[in-house]
Amino acid sequence: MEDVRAVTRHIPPGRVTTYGAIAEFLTLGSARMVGWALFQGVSLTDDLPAHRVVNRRGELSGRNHFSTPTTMQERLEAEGVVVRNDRVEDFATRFWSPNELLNL
DNA sequence: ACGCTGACTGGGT
DNA sequence: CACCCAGCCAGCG
Repeated sequence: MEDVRAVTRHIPPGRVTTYGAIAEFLTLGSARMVGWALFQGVSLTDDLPAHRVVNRRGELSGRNHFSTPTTMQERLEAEGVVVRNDRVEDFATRFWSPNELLNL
């Protein structure tokens, strides 16, 4: 679960990744665990950029777990990410894979 | 122990 | 792109 937080903190501003990508990168059993870990992490710290983690379709499925249901979208747009109808526009190009970490 | 639920996903339609 | 379905696994009543 610390791993999930670590990876999440490495997501570049203006980019997003998916639960599944993180789950696969950390070889967790399922993507649900990532959401669970983030929920725990956010409750504890709050300095976690969890708003950069969305589901496979680029939807802000976790917005209801933030202080307000609009926090996630606002943080994303503050970084230049266009969100329309609870979905990240241009998701394919905005997507960032944790594997990029191995490439640096 | 059991069944439900959920920040999920891949595959098929 | 949207919907449905079957796996997925930890937490909770």
